[in-house]
Amino acid sequence: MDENEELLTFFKALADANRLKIVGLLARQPYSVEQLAALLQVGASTVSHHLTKLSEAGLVMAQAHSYYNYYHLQNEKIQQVARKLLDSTTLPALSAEVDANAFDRKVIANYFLPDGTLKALPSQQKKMRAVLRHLVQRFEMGRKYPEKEVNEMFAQFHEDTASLRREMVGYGFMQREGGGGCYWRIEEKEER
Amino acid sequence: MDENEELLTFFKALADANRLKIVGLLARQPYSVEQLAALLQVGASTVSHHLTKLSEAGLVMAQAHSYYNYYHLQNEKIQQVARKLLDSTTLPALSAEVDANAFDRKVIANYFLPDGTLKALPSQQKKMRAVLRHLVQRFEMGRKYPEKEVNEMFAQFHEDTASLRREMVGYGFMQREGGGGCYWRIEEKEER
DNA sequence: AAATTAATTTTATAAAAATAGAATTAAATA
DNA sequence: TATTTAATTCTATTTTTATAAAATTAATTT
Repeated sequence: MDENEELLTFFKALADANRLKIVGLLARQPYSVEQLAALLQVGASTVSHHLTKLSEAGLVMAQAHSYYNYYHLQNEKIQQVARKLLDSTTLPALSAEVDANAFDRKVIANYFLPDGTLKALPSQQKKMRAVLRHLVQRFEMGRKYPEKEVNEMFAQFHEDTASLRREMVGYGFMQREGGGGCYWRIEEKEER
Repeated sequence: MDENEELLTFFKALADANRLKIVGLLARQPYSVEQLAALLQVGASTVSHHLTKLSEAGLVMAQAHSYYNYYHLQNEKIQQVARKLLDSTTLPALSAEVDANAFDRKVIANYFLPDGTLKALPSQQKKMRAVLRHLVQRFEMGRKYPEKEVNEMFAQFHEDTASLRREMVGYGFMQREGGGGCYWRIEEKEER
């Protein structure tokens, strides 16, 4: 079970009113299934089901005693997760599996025609940024391109090459030198 | 929203894989609904629904920006709950509504003076019931008590022995026989 | 003003989870 | 050994929740 799954299991285990009550009761003392069922006014099989979920999350442990099963709260587990939530690296890690480029792909699919040309220049910033990020990959890092060459590259995608040149610089994907000078690609500064 | 309900809302808000991912993403930077939908590969209306749940739990906040809604993570809320989980009084409190005797104990603590006598007879039924339940334990089950003996017992606690006798019968803790006859304790019919 | 866009709300459906009765298992005692 | 008891597992049902399409709202741009 990976980290995220573990947290999800933990939250799911506690995301039920009766299970929260069970945790509350077990925080005071151990109880048998039968006792819990009487206290919560639900069936024993239902309590058993809840205890299974809590158990899978590591929140309770059963201790057999003749044919009773006394359940104990695993307080350490709760504290462990609470401390994890206070750790600033935990939450950002939850997004690790998310495909960071999904948004860009969607924008690109929307703005490029099947023949590979640009339908239009996006008016919205975050979409323009996605398009520029895509186009700028045609330029090698660390090489200078004369304006003429830049124009020829952009002309393959859209007639308004002047705007593309300007936006590339404006959004911080490229830099330019001098008046009619040359352009070069630079590292994108985080922002998205 | 009481304490328990608040915790339940919190756990329910985080008990979903996509919502955990949203929290993870927002822990890095704010995102619009549209961006989150693209990143998670689900519909915008679905994301909106998730954000409503997170919002109700106080975990995110929207910041309108033209017609975009940028959602921000409310990290303080998460930390606040995490700290609450580390507090040893939080979990036992979750069972407050359940513990059938907690109410009785509180009433008894309120109505009995340190010397063991009754401050007054409660006017509210459920408080009276708790007091009577406590007092009736002085009588053995299955034994008959003449009225004189009953009075002497009650007089230790309160001068109004007549009311106590009457209520014991009225609430179904005891039964009486004949005119000036005798009393005996009976099983309390579940009600609490 | 008309058209576009993002977000939400509404509505409907599909999926997941809670519940309890019945059947089963395991342990205790008569 | 047979019976009782507590717990679990199985099965069926109800309730809750996630999902998205369609309709609506609100703000922007043309």
